[in-house]
Amino acid sequence: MENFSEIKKTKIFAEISEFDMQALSFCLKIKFRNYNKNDTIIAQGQPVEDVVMILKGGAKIENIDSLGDISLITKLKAGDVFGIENGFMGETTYKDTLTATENCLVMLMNRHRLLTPCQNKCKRHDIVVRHLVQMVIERNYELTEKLKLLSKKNIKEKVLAYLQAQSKRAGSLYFDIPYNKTELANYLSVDRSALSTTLSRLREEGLIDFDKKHYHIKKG
Amino acid sequence: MENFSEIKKTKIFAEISEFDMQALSFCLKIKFRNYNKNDTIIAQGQPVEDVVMILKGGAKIENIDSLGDISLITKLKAGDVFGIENGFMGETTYKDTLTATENCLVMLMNRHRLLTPCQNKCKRHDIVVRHLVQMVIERNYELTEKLKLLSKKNIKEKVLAYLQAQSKRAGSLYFDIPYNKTELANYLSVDRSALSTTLSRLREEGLIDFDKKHYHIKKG
DNA sequence: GAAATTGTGTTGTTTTTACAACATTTTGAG
DNA sequence: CTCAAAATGTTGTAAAAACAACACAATTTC
Repeated sequence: MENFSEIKKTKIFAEISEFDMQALSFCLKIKFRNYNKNDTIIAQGQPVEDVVMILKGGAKIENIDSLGDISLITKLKAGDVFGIENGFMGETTYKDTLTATENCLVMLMNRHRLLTPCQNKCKRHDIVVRHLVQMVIERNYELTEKLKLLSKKNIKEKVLAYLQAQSKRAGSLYFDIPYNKTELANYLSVDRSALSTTLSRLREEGLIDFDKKHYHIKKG
Repeated sequence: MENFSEIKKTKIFAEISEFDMQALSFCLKIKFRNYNKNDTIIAQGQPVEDVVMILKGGAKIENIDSLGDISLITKLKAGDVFGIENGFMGETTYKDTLTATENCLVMLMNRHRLLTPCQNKCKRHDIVVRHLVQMVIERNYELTEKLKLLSKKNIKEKVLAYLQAQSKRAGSLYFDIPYNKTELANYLSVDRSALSTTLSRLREEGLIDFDKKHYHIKKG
């Protein structure tokens, strides 16, 4: 089957057989698309048709507000999905924009087919839905984490909280983050140069060290 | 059955019969608790045992960070739930605090029972889970909304975005919000007096009007 | 209904942030 | 490898927000 090797690599479909995937493909009206770097995969405001899963490459979710300000919601890598909330809620249009950050291959699953119980007794259908629900819950957790960051009083606390969370996730005081400085500023909703100043001061104070996307938290 | 009249009023259990509720009560190890205003219902850090549903009265979710700063996550009313994410994720402890904002009656549903498929062929079990999933998705949406608010560059934009969202939700330019000024400042993570000044200026400019928790957005 | 507590608006001061402009470094495409 | 584009760090300035202190209003409690 087309792209099956990539599909197998994702957490959701890791244990599916090619035969089952055939059935599922039909059942969920699965489609594949290739995009080049910087291509818009989903544009904000577009009618919701599918839930999108990244199979290969990477993408970013952004939101453009009524004033035209763009904010970086998060980055997605292979195995991540976009539009579950939109797909599961009764929403008619996508509320965010999905853009390829590198050449990528994506898989589209029909939202209506996901919602309605499968008539073909396709067992896998339920499993996919269950996995997607799990992803919504995880996403919920991430959103809550980010909310706590943005609730911090100043840039210093935001950055430290972010780095501590990343450090904890990596299980080490040495870790990489997925954002460069410009993107990090955007992600934390702060001015880039102010972030740069804050990072420099934190390094000066001996609290952290960093190079490119690599960071190190120094303990007291 | 104990408290059945209150249970019937919630969206999730609106159509359940007393007989089914009996079965479900056993199945989910349902317990009831009464709390007085300002009582702590769930303390942050406590081991996760149950998903909590407010049956009567109201409560607030707060988070206390490592610096001791308290931030108001949201307010809950009858029918709302607390701890779904915690219950569904593999988390061992609650990450937020739940406090009664008025005298209230709550219902506790055992997290393990929610997660494991019901052996008693209790049909309702699935329906409850499905409803809870729906609530997670809605919560997800709310979190995303709040994230967009907190991403705004200044207090004025935060307030206006918040009020517009509330107005939209109410379907009117005249509407009530659940927060007083102090709470709103906390919810938006801004200084109370700064918020007060901003609101006054917005009224001065003729953009909005307000009294207590009642607001009015003026067009053009 | 009186007293105590909590909420609100205002003001002035201090701190933090955004903004703008620039030199330098890094990245990436061809 | 070369050149253009993007990212980064720094600085000074202007704007915004936090903070603190206060008087007064509203609410709660007994």
